[in-house]
Amino acid sequence: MKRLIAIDGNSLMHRAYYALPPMVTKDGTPTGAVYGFISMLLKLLSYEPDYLLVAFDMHGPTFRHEQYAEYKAGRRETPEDLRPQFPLLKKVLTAMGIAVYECERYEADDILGTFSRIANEKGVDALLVTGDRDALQLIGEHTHVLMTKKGITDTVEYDEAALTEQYGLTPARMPDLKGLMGDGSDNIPGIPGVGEKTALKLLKKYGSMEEVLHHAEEEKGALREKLIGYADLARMSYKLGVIDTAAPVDEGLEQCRLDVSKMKNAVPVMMELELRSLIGRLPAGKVPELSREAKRDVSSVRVADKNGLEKMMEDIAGAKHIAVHMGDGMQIAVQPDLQYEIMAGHTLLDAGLSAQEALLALKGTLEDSKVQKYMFDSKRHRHVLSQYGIELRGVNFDGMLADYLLHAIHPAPSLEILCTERGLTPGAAALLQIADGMEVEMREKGMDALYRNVELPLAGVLFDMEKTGFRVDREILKDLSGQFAKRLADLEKEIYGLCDGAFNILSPKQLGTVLFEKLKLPAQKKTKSGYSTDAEVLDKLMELHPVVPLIVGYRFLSKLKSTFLDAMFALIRADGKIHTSFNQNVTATGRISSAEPNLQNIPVRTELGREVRRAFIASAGCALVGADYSQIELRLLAHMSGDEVMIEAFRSGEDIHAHTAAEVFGVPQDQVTSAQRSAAKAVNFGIVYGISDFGLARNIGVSRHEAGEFIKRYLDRFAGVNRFMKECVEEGRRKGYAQTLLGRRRELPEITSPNYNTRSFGERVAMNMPIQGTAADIIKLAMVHVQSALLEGGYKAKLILQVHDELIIDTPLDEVGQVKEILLNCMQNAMELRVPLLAEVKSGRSWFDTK
DNA sequence: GTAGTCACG
DNA sequence: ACGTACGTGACTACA
Repeated sequence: MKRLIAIDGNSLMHRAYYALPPMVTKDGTPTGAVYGFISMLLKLLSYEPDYLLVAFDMHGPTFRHEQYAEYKAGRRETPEDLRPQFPLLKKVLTAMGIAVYECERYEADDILGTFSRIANEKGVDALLVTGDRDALQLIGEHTHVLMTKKGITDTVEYDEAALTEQYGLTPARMPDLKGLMGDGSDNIPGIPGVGEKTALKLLKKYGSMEEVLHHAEEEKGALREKLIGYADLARMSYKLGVIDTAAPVDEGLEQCRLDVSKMKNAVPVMMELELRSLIGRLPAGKVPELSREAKRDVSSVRVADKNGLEKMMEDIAGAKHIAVHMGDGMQIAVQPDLQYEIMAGHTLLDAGLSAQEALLALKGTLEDSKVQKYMFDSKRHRHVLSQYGIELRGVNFDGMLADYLLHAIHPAPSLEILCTERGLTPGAAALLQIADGMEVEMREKGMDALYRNVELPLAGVLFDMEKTGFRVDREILKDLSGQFAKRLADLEKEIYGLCDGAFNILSPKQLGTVLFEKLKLPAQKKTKSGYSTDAEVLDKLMELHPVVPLIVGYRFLSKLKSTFLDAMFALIRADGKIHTSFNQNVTATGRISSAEPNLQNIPVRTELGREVRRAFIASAGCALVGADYSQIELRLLAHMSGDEVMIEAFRSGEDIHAHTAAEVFGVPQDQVTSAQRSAAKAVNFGIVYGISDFGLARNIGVSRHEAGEFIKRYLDRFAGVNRFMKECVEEGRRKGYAQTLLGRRRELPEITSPNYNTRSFGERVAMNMPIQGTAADIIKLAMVHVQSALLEGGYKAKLILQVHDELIIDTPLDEVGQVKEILLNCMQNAMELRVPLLAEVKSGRSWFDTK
């Protein structure tokens, strides 16, 4: 069934005006309401309407109201900085090719009513978008009303059932309700003293307003007098509330047919109004639309013998760009509608052509930096090619990274999926079809520099790091593992003794049964499937039974042994090194992650755990040079919020946690106790995470109330931080995403959820992502700089690891001094901030020594 | 394959 | 009235 959306322009503009903070262009033109309106409109496109129109009220008395002088007089004046936004909005709408209606002497909701009638008569569903309850009377089987609640993005869709549920009235009786109770915002009187409750009660009893007035005598007391005395007023109010569905508009729908591909024609007008961020949301700018335009039928040419290979090479010769995709076999394309396929496996060998031969034929092209390469996951391709002695150069487009920047929370895991989502035939040719569109979209979103100067070169850096690997001392791992095995066996015996029987200590289920049923210890909290036995719970039971500390010790040793000794040992390759994989497209914030093994969570916080790091050593003739940023996230918070107090604290080089404690607890900094300092430290962390009193309370073990007081005093003292956090949430809600200083984005679908928890999560993420993500931007930038500085300086030192705020370089002994300096320089100067960006550098034989 | 737990920033 | 800190990966147990 086709669908019409009709929007009450006046109503939505008022909503948008009050819902959003004031926005102005450089020359002071107010645009906030226009922004909010268009944002809402773009959201409505998800309903995939076939027809769309926006209706406006006209100035002057309307036909419905002209006889009631007070009505017009009492209506609220349009605010001064909203009024000029109406012509601006109409200009944008017209440019977008959207139908705009206004009728002399009719209101916007009359136009909505008229079009919903016309639509229904033609078998088209209508959705009326407004904040005005009057429209509810228009609801029918094929007409729904989307009512804005708070703000503009928070909406409820009403159909007959929803209306009945809320008011107990049919749509046709809605004007009766208004006749009785009136409407303050529209200056419609109704019966004085009758509110919603009384009106609904009366309508339930008598059915309609006329019946209510007719039976007025049956009511008693003041209500009876009012119903009799104000009957005419009620009838007038009723008439004011009835929507006229016969406004003089053309009886067709074609003039409001929606053509989304024309919306991009509004780009110049929107640029003029500085509504940049909306431009990126125009449907024509979106990937699927663009790719549809660029979409081609692809012919495949199978390369199965030497003759075929020669032909392909002739075609490739002299090409300025080439797309290469290696999955199950290999695909090559130099045009968006033609690709060569080289099958994997026995077919090739049968035909007398091996993948190796094909690759070696391409070696010159692949290594030529002047031939631009289009790929999906260039890092993985570098690995494959390096097996054949090929060093990839000239990577110009990596679809995996582009897609990650455009959709951080659901990046496409493979080229096949990326293509399928867009209705394209998966393959190298598809890369040439999508590249332009994705690059345009990144440019529009201001991510071009981030992509080209950070993510794309970083893929090469990460490849080198993975290939170089981290040297590990087998003996140390084996030795520690042996020691731990013994201690675990001893602990196990003791635990069984104290618990009077054997069980699997690592099974949360069995452990729960032993602790809380057999030993009758008090259960603290539950999980979905039974008792919780996590560290927090065991900590509370520590004093209650001698077996508890043994269990904690057992868990700890077992974790160290299995994850950090034995698993690590198994991953040491023939070269005596561990080669982790860095994922560049998994985190929603922009961080990289490490897997197989994860080298970003090697123990450091406990003394015994830290011992594991003695096994991670420099390679022969080398030392490890390591540096980590000092408080990078808090420094970014100071910079991004512009909070003067915090900026000053960092500029004067103070201990930030002690300084925070002094501010929050109102004591001189030299009198801050260690307990106060650590509480302040937790508050600082909490602020970065998007604080809640509950979370802080749980973390530092004070009451929720106290935690709330800490937060209040903190936000009071650091007013700039308070303002910044609020802005992050506001902006997140308005734009639908959070962003970093370099323009990286994370979508925030949760922030408009009707569910409190989901929405709160979205708000915390809106506060955390800009900070965590900017820290990620910065260290990535530093990595690219370090890599090129080492290369240009002819050093043999190799970057081998990144742990979010820390970099490690395997460095020949004679380069240590210079490499330290390079590393520190690249890290500290990666970005200019309003506070110093400090890092600390150390060197040593093992990772244990660089902390 | 999911749940629970715990290592890191 | 709602029920919580942000971001990861890997192990073991168990259905």
